[in-house]
Amino acid sequence: MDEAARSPRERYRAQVRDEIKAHAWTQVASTGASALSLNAIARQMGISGPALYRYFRNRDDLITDLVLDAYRDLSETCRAAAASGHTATARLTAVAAALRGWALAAPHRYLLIYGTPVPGYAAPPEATTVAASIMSILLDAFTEAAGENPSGPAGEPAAVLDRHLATHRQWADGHPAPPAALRRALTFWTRLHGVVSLEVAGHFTGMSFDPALLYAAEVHTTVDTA
Amino acid sequence: MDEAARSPRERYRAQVRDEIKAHAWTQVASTGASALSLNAIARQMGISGPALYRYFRNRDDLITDLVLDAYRDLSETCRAAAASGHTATARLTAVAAALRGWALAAPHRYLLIYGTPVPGYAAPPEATTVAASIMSILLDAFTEAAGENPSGPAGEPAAVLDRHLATHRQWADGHPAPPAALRRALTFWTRLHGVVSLEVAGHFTGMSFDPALLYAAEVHTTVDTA
DNA sequence: AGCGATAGTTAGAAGCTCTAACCTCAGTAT
DNA sequence: ATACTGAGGTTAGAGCTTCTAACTATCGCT
Repeated sequence: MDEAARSPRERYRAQVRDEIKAHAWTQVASTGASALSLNAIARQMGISGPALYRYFRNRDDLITDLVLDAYRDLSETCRAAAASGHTATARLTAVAAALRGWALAAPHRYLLIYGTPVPGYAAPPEATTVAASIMSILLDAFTEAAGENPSGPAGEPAAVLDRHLATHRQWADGHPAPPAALRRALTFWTRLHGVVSLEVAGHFTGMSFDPALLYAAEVHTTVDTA
Repeated sequence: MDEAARSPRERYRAQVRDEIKAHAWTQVASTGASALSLNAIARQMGISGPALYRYFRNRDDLITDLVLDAYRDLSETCRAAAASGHTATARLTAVAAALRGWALAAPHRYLLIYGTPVPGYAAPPEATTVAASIMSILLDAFTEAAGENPSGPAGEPAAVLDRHLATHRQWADGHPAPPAALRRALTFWTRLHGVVSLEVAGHFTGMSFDPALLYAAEVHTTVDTA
């Protein structure tokens, strides 16, 4: 463990940074990222506002850290879920359940990475790297599923998309998935996001139906006949 | 035209309100709703900040007006698109195209109503009314489509959802759609939103594929075998 | 022509992000 | 062991925000 014990200064610094982020997360959870206030965090920590600027260059810098942490946590969560199933179908179903659970556990955390981008803020390159690693989980499963489920007729527009994806697949980062698997992974992602994002944004409240059932139906039809 | 010419005072008032909203929209379009600044609007109009409070009680009040305008505009756009098709399939395809076009024309306007909710802000009841009117367009089409397309086997989770929706349908506001049509309309909505919201939020940029093709494939498969 | 409501003004409180300048003390290096 | 360096903290303050209070001028109606 030569990593953890660097120098006293660095240990303290890392500890304070973590404490700042912890307060930031509770604030994000309660009021959302766009209302995140460095002054309020400082007040809660019993230090003065400008002291925080020793640890984060500015507000966007802190948000960037939160975004990356969220991405990494989601990625790990999905990867763990994928590891729990034995068939491709079981893995995808588990990932879907894990995604919704993760989103509902902290709606603002989901919205921080998949919701409205914050005004002046641009996501760091590392974020797209982690996002791609989440996608690779889906690509693995759908590539494997190509053997299990024949993937159906799919229709002409889907065939057009498949031909397009055969040559526009840089985002898959060298993954050897066949075009249909690329399409199905992409579709899986957008469909899950469609239900989850509307749910966490509160667009189902007052509609008096159970989003879990809608989600389950969507997951099922998408997993075995996307 | 006894409406437009009320009284000089009211005419002027309505005109200034419209001008404020026009400036607000350009600001929303460029930096998003959460960065909307009343002071900046006043500056652009050549008046002092507090003068705006004669026209809107506060910032949230202005945003509420923008939200309602956006909802109404989207509703009209979808309704017009629906009127352009002769078969249910054509109508749904037209609505889908209109929705994406509307979203891409002003991404922040779409995100204003379907993106991350602004912190302290709660949507007014009228917003849900207009949202329901958009849903009714889909319900009309899918009810009609129930005759054209047999709607397929759909699987057990979909059947569970159908049974649930048969008794949880207040959101349909008395619409006589059969449960399967309720499910398909809901699914149509979430799937379109899934693709569109990720696209307008910029999550496809850098992925080097054409979102239009993904959208077309999704619309096609959902319209005739949801 | 004059009265009253309305649209505008400035001043200012309270909050925010972030910079500048300064002080104190812990860790390090001699 | 002591002296030095720099990191972490402070206050002051600029410049922005929303929004309230109090005042003035002007517009429209009687």
